[in-house]
Amino acid sequence: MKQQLKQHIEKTIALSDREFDFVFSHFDQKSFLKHQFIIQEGNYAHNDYFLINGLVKSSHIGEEGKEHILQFGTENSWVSDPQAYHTHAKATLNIQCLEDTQTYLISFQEKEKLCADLTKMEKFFSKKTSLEQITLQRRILCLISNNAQNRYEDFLRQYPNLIQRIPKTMIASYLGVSRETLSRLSHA
Amino acid sequence: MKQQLKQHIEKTIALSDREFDFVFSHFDQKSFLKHQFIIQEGNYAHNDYFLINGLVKSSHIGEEGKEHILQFGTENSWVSDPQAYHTHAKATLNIQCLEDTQTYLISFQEKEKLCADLTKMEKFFSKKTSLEQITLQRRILCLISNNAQNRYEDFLRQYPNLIQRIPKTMIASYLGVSRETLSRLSHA
DNA sequence: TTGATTAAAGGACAAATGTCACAAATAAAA
DNA sequence: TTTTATTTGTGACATTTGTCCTTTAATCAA
Repeated sequence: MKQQLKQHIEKTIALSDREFDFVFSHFDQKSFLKHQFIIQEGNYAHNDYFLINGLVKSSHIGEEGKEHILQFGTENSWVSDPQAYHTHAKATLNIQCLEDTQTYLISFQEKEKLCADLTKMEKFFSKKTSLEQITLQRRILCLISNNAQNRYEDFLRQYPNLIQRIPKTMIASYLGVSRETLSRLSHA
Repeated sequence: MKQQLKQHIEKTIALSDREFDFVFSHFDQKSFLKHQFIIQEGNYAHNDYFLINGLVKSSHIGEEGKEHILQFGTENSWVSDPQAYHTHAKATLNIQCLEDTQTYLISFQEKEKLCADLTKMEKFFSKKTSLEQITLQRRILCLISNNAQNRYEDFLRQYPNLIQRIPKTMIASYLGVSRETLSRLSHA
């Protein structure tokens, strides 16, 4: 399992076994059950979570109490509340498990230490954020240029394996349409 | 003008005059006229642009030929096609000037060199990307949780000074609604 | 298993938004 | 200035999407 994180990081930068052991010593392991919150709105959220397995949703609760889903996270992805993580503010997002989930987490402080001692890792995190940025930009483009039907088809193409694991209600919330509208789309 | 970039960077990391001169030596200056393209779809886009002044739009042309605006950039902001910049692929975005615009630009290669020689700058760019990530996430949340009226009000709150400088057609394109719909919102 | 909760589909109607057309106002160019 | 584009507003109507409601199916816990 430790190897899973190593392999993940090595997609971006090369690491000797010794170096990885050093990197790994900055992480903690933590497991969560289905329905459990990893991050909860209003609390501090100083950690960035690497998902070993499982499935989570990251969402925000709007004024009228509606949930809006920003992201689904699954094996080998990272989740956090970036605002809370980087600015040390209280979380405005909720990250909750849809399945039992195991994680490696690193606190902001430990990450700073790690990057100071091993510059490569600064590069790793920087690259990771850049890729996330590209993903978010793609999502914005999809939201402003496509209707519900096309957004759903785009979702199917991007995450074909998640459809079975996530209730339609949540996919609708991710796409920014009502559950009923999603239910009426042609399921080609 | 050189000081403007220094002050901008110093909001994130401290730099001696000597260090900044070194940083600055990795940048080039380039000016553009209104209507001119900084980045054009299909071309390579190896540079990241810091805007000294002026106004630009970053957009994508959809299948049916419609323009969808991802971002407006003005003094002290950065613009690029992140995908093209980081993956060395051809640009899928257009960045075009709405006003005469002066920039400092840094190529991907020069940025890599700079970060290798002055680790602080890796931290600077990393922080910059993180803040951009937070902004994009906020935008997504706005798009999936608000109707046209509220998205427009949100835009007014976030960019009160841009409204006079940007035609409504483009604001509509940024918000993901038709020009006519935007025109009919209550302009409270 | 049984009962309770949750998820999904679909009808009926209202509200929001898009499209097309045209006219007025404004800005840019000659 | 005059001429030409561009921008903006608005009406009429079609389409999309949201809301409320009921029913059925599926899932989960005791």
